[in-house]
Amino acid sequence: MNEKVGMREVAKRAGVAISSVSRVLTDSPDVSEVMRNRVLDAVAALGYERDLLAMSMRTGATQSIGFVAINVSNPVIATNSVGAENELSKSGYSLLISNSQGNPELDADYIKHFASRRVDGLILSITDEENPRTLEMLRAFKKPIVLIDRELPADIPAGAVLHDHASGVMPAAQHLINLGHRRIVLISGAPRVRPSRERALALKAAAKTNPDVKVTLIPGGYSEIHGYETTLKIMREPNPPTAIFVGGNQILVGVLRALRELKLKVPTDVSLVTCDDLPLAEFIDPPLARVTRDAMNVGEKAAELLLEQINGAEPRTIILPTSFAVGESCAAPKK
Amino acid sequence: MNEKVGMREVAKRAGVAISSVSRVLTDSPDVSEVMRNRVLDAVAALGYERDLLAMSMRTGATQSIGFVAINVSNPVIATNSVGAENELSKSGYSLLISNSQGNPELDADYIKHFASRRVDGLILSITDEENPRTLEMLRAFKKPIVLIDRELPADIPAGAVLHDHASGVMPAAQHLINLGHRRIVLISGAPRVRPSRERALALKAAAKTNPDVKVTLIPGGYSEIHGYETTLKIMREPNPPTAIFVGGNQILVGVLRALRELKLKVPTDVSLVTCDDLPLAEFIDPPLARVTRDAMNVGEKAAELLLEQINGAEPRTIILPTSFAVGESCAAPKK
DNA sequence: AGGGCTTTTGGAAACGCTCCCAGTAAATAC
DNA sequence: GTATTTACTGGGAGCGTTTCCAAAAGCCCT
Repeated sequence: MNEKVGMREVAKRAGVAISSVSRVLTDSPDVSEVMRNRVLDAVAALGYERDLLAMSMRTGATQSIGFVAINVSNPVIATNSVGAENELSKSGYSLLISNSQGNPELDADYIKHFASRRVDGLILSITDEENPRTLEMLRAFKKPIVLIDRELPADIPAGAVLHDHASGVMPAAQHLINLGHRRIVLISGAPRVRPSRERALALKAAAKTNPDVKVTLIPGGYSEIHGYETTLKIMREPNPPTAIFVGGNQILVGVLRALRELKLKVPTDVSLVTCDDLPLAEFIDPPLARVTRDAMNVGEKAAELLLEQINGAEPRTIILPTSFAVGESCAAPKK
Repeated sequence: MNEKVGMREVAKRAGVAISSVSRVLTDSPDVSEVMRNRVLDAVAALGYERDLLAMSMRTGATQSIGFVAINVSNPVIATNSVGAENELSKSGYSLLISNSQGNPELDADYIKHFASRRVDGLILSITDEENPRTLEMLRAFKKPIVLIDRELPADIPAGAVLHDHASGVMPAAQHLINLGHRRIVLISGAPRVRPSRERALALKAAAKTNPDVKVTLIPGGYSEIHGYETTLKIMREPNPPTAIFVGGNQILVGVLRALRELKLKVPTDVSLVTCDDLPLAEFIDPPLARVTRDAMNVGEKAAELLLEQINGAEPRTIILPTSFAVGESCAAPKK
């Protein structure tokens, strides 16, 4: 095997100019059939592979996309990334991933880093929509951006795949209220991020239908520890909530751990609704009532929107529904 | 804001040669203090960012790593990737991900693609260790490779992070045998892949301690559907197993679904042990006995080994333990 | 047969950097 | 005071492509 075959070698072997090789390989319209065959033969004979890096260098397009995520090990985000990658790879794009792990500064660092790698676009599931450095980096990034359930100031042009959280949260809240719950706590995720905001809004809106219903919001972050500590705290207070609305799948694990520790039974002692599925959520005891969304689809749609923009289209926004799956984790509160 | 500031602009502004700017930015030892400051001032004033792409072009190193994975939406793999990314980003490396989704040909395609992107190294969690095209691509890839619980022919030099599956499977098997189980089925994942192989080996070895124990292997793939269909089939046969050893977390979901459909209770009707954790495995009913491994650590170690190799070290192999967590999903079989 | 087209091809300049090589200036040696 | 080193700096080639421009080749027409 030869070490490095480049266009030069191909050109020499085919007895043509380098530029002709390039023309053939880029499917330029003005090459003769003869030329095309000679070049392709030489390419095949030498096992030549086009160097993507040099291509990018010349054309300015790297055929790569950066995915800036709050945490790829969260199954929802991971599935988003898989959906995006599937879609992107069809068009020859590669996906670079990152993990900000709840640290907004890392969002900004990654955006900057991806920019200096000249990615052709960005898919964002960032940690904080208002972090000034993040916004600054995004403003400096002049290429297509698609948000996954995030919102940015209007001066940063970006497409978005959003969820209609109300469509899932409202029926869930109504379900709890109908069962007789009056004290509901929402243990919510990162404060400055669309899903947290929308879920809180929807829950509060649902609560408005009955003046006796009191909804308390406890924002923190998408983490086990937040769910764990909050649950311990609120369930030990004098007048604990009769229902907990869990604002994220990682939070859920903490909540369950705390409830187990407190020896509280679901739904006897407290009712539970959770947002964002986990693979086993349907099998836990009791099967959880949950507000879910199709993460794979979101990733695919985000990639589609991004490719659209790369091909010159204007940024678009897609809104996808969420849905509520009743589960046995909700029951009438004991008085 | 100016559009593109390159070294040229910086050099002009600082009144020095482009090569001097480069020297300062690459921390070359022979630059005077005066020069360093002039350049750095100009860099700061212009907000210049080094172009990683052009750098790579010149130096040959892209500071990027390809992660070829069977399926990044599997929480274990996702967590591997997060571990790797965390570690790599510390050294300025980026991680490119891919999803072969159980299709060995895609493994090969991705390796090829990453090679033409000139990634500096590869982390592999491939679908099939014996796929000829995969092996061919890997042989052609002359840069560092690290395997995550995979094995390759000896002529392909590669580091590896392996699991000692026996350390978790043996006690699990022993536990089942001690409880009195004699017919155990292992619903196993992709056939030509180390974890499947090792788990089967360990289980069979454990079974040898008692001549009455019969272990049946049913390989298939790491998928819900495999778990689902296999479970339906084996539990409907005349002499169904008294214990199922589930060889992967995605398989588990299928198994549970099938058992629910068959209205079989765990552990009354059948005992269950599962491999590879899922976030909620400890909360399902009953809490599952499981063989687990630390996925985050694996990813980090893989990245470390890779960086080591990139810096000139010889490929190394690390072996990490697995462990068995007893759960209430195992009980003595009803006779 | 020669002029004006169109199609196809070759040559060379970028893309933004790094790094080798010469060259200048300062410092040391004799 | 000249020769030799040492310490920096500037110029320019080159990484592997694409792409612009001009030259060549073919074609049609009068």
